[in-house]
Amino acid sequence: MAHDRPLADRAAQPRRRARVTAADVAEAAGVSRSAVSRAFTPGAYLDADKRQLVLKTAMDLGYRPNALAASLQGAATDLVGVVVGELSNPYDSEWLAALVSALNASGKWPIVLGGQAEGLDESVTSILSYPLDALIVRGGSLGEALIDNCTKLNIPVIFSGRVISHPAIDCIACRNHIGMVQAVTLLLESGRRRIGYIGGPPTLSSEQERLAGVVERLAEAGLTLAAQVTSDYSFGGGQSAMRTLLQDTSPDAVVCANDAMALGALSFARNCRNLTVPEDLAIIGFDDIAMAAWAEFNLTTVRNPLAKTVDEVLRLLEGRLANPQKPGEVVMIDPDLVKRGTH
Amino acid sequence: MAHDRPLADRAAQPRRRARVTAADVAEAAGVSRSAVSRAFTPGAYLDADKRQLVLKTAMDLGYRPNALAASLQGAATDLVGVVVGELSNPYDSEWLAALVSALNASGKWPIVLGGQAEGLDESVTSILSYPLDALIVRGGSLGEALIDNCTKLNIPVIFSGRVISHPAIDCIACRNHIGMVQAVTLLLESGRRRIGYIGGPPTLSSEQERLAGVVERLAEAGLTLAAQVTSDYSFGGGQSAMRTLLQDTSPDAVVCANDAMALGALSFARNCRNLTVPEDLAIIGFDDIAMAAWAEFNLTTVRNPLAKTVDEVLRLLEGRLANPQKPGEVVMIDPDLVKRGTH
DNA sequence: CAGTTATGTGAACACGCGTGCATATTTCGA
DNA sequence: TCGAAATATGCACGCGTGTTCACATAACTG
Repeated sequence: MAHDRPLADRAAQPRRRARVTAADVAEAAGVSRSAVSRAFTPGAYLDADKRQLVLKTAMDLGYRPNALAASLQGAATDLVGVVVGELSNPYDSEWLAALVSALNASGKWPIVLGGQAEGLDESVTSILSYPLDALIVRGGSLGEALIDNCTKLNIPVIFSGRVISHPAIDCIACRNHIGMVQAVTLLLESGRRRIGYIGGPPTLSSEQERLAGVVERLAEAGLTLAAQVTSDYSFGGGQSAMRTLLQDTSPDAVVCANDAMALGALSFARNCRNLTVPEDLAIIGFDDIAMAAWAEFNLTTVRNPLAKTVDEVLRLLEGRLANPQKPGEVVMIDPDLVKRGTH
Repeated sequence: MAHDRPLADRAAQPRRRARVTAADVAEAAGVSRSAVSRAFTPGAYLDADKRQLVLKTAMDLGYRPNALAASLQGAATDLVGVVVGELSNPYDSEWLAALVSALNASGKWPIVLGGQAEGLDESVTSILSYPLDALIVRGGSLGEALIDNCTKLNIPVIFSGRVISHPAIDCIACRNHIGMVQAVTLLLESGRRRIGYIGGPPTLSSEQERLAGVVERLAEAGLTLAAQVTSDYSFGGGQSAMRTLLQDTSPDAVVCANDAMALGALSFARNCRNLTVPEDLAIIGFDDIAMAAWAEFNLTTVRNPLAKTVDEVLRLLEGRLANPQKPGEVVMIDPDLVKRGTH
C-alpha cells in the first residue's frame, strides 16, 4: 500500500523539492555541519581558510541559512504583518508604499494583507500562525478583537491612524480635529458661510473626529452645516456625493473628509455643473495626496504628514522590539494647511 | 560571568517572550502533546470529546500552531515573495493592490519588497532566506541574476510584465507592440502626421517593445517620429518631457509609454501651453489606470488588462505549486484600445 | 470465550539551525 | 621541555511541529 512504503522511498518523491541544507554544504566541503553554521555566524570561532572554503561551497550550491529554522532558536524573524483595508483610498496606497519601503530599508519584511474588506479578519487570524515580530494596522481596517489574540501570542500591535485605549499598544494618529478647524477657519476668513461636508464611513474614528472638527468650528462662528453627505473615501464616491449635495442645496464651500473624495467632488462640480472653483464654490480636502498638487486640481487641503507618520511607525517598532514590556505610546501628529487654488 | 549562567537562568530572561506552544496546551488540558497536534489536524484519529477539550483550551490560551515550525516537516509555507520596483508608476500600485488581494483570497501571504530602487537586489537576497513557495517579480524591477539563486533554492519565479527566455520560468506579459500599433493607427486615421513619443527607461524590455511598435507603424505609413523624449514613467516626468518636446517641435500628436506620463504631458500642454486637446494636440497613453477615466483627463489609452494579468499570475502560481517540474509557460495578453477624449 | 479488527494514544523521530560543552590541537611563556 | 593558556572543532541538544510506530483498549465476529 502506498502509505506503507518506507521513508527512503517517500523521500525520493517529496511534495516540494528540498532546499539546500547546511548538512549538504558540510558534506560537499568535507567539514562538520557545525562549521557551516559557524561560517555564517559572525564572531564564531572558525579557521579563516576553512570559513572561506565553506562560504565558497555554499555559494556554489546556492545555500542560504533557513531563517525560519533559525527563528526556532529564539531569533527574531524580521517578519512584520501589515494590515491595510481596501486600497481605494489613494492615501492608503501611498502609506503602504512608504511603509514597505521604510521597512525594507531597515531589514524588516512586511507580509501585506489588504485590498479586500470581506475575509480580512480571517486573513489576519491566518497570518498569526507565523511568529511575527509585530503587526502594523492601518486605521479602522480592523476590529479591536484581534488585540487579545495578538497579546496572547506576544505579538506587538502598532496602530497607524487610530488611537486605541490599551495600556500596551502603540498608536500613531493625526490630530484630525485641529486640521479641520484650520480648514474651516480658512473658509470663514474668505467669507464663506454656506458650508457643506462630504464625509467617509461614519464608523471610523478618524471620520468622527474630522466631522466634529468641522461642526465645532462652525458652531463657534454661529453656523451649522449647510449640507452633509456620507460617502466612501473614493474618487467616484466624491463625485456622486457632490451630485447629491448640489441637488438640495447651493453651498459656497465644501469640506471633504479626504482628498480622493475632494478631487471627485471638484471634478463633478466643474465638469458636470459648470461651476468655477473657487469663485462659485470652494473645496478643501484632507491628506494631501500626490494628486492634490497636480495642476489640474491644485487642491487646497490639510496635510496628513506621510513621511513623519511612517518615520514614527518605525521608531515605535524599533522601540517595541528593543523593549517588549515598555508601556504603550501614543504619538499625535499635527496636520498643516496647504493653501492652493480651490479655496 | 554572565554568559556562563545555566540554561534555566537564561530561559528566565528570554530575548523575546515565548509564544504559546503545543506543549503548554497539552499540559493545561492534561493530554499529551501529540493529542494537541492531532486536534488541529483534520482527519487525525482523536476522540471527539478530547479534541473539543483541546480546542477549547487552545482558544483560551490563544494558541495557534506555529506555521514556521510546521514548514520544517515539508509543508508549504504559503509565503510568496512579491517584488515591485519604485511605486511611482500608478499602474504598479494598482497591480500590487490587485495581486495582494488575490493572493490573500487564495490563502497565500505576500512578503512585499518595493518602493526603493537602491538595495533592492540585496533585499531580495535577504528574503530568499525564508522558504518561500514562490517569487513574483514585476516587470523590469530586477535583474536576471537572481534566477540562478532561486532555482538553486528551488523557489519558482514568476515574471509579470516581462518575458524571460528560460526553460522553467513562468512569464506573463502584454503584447506591447500590438497596443502601440493600434494607438498609432488611430492617430493616423484621424489625420495626424507629426507624431512625438515620450518613453520610459530605455533598459526596460516593455519600453523597447512599445517604442518599436510606434516606430514600425509609422514607418509603414512612410513616417518617422517627429520627436522623442525619454522620461521616468511618472506624472512629473511626463510634464517635463512635454516641456522639452514642445520646445523643439510642434507635434500634432504625442504617444506616451504609460498613462502617468500621458497625464503629466496632458496637464502641461493644457495648463502651461494653453493647448486644446485633442484639437491642437492628441495624446494617447498606455495602461488605462483608474485616473485615465476621470473626467478631468478622459484619456484615450491602450488598456493593459490588470484583472486578467493578476488572474493569470495566480493561475500560473497554482499550476507551478501543483507541479514544480512542469515546463515554463509564457502567457501573452492582448491589450485593447480605449477611445476617450484625447485623440 | 478466543480471535480478529477497529479505534485511540503516547513515545520517539525528523525537519534545519545555532550554540554550550567537552575535547583536540596549537601557541606561548618560563 | 613541560604546563598552561589560547584556539579550533565535533557532538549533542533544543527550538515547535506533524507523523510514524508500537502498543493498549474497545468492539465485533463466529
